[in-house]
Amino acid sequence: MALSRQDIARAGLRLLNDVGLNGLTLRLIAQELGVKAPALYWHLKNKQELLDEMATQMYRDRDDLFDAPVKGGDWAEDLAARARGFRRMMLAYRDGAKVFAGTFLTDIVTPNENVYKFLIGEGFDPHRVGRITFTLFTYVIGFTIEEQAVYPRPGELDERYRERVDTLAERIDAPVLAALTSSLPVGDPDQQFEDGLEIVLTGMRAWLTR
Amino acid sequence: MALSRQDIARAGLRLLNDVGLNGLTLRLIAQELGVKAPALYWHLKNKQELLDEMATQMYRDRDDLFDAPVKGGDWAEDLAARARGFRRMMLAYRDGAKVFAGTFLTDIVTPNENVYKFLIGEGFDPHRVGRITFTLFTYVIGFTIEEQAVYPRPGELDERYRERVDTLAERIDAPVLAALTSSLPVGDPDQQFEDGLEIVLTGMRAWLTR
DNA sequence: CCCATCTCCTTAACGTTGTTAAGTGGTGAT
DNA sequence: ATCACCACTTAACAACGTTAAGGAGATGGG
Repeated sequence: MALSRQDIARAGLRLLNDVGLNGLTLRLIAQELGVKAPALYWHLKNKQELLDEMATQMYRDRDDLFDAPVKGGDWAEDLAARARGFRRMMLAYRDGAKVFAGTFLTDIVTPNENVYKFLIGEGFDPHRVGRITFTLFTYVIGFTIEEQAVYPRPGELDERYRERVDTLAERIDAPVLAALTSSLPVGDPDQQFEDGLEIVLTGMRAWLTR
Repeated sequence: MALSRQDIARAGLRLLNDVGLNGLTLRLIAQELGVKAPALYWHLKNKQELLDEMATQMYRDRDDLFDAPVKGGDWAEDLAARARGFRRMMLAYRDGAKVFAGTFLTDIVTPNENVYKFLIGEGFDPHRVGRITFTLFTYVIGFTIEEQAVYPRPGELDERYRERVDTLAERIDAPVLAALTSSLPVGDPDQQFEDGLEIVLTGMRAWLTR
């Protein structure tokens, strides 16, 4: 049976956790698929197209993100749930946020179409609806990129951050140091994400209903 | 005169606008410095260290980000100004946000030390101070990464986005389409950034003073 | 003044990478 | 039986990051 773009993308995602983005080569993916590297060029124009396809596939596999919000529910809480799912999606793969950030999704427009419809149906200004979702989206991307920089794999803290915080502890007063460590996702990333999420959501509520 | 790490980093940044992150090779940087590629390994352990140094240098060149907030001023507006400066810093280089995101700053701890001191001096909880600055920081990173994906160079829109929006225009109702285009930084990125900034700042004020 | 040492760079080379060119076997239609 | 098309292979390329070995020039102690 012939390969499909989705087969290739899935193989890439499967390997990502083992080798990371830097170690992900076309030859390795080809091997995983029982095929030689140039075969991939029958299906893809170049490696960038593979990365685009991988990002798209990440999205496709999380079909909960495409669901329509439940009528009568709290729309902000619905958006929060999507933001959590979006972060989980990226965290599921090593360098997931880097793969995702700035890639061009090949055939998915946006998983948010149903969200837009719902919020517009609630009477909100379409323009503002777009803005708040983009703001939320960028927050999650930014957070997760930094998170995965500090924790290349879940639970595995990059040593350099620990060392640096230790070095700083000698030079800086305790309160400033507390602020500083709270400004890296080093302690409790989940809680840190929730705090930022609450901040953004609060601003969104105010800005949307204004 | 012998090279320094900063010379190399600056040469890298200078070339970035011409060739982009993918085109940035050690041989090219060496050539720019009138030197052969292996010479760089006297100063750097590997290419990642070069990228770290470049990100650090970007920061160093924007010394306004290190200033202490003016006493008696509006701290939120001060943070907003820093956020704008931070975005400008990354926009000043092609792929600037990608270079910056997730790299390990070599010798700069944080340009925010003075901000922490100030806000703590104002009586805010150090822990919460750290959280709000990190949230703001991640928003700016996420936004700028997406912005530079859509506009690889300032003002130069990646064609694919325009095509996609055109395709969608045929399928989707006007209001939903309006939300969708407002959820990409395609129209007026500066204004879009300001909107998101306002959203985050509003949430920050509420969350910090709570 | 000389020799040794250290600094900073060069030349040469290695294995790997993304990518292209050309060819090959199999399948299905005419 | 032949043709054409699909989906791959084999072979090769230039370019990349990186390492090993060596060499010119300054520095400094005896």
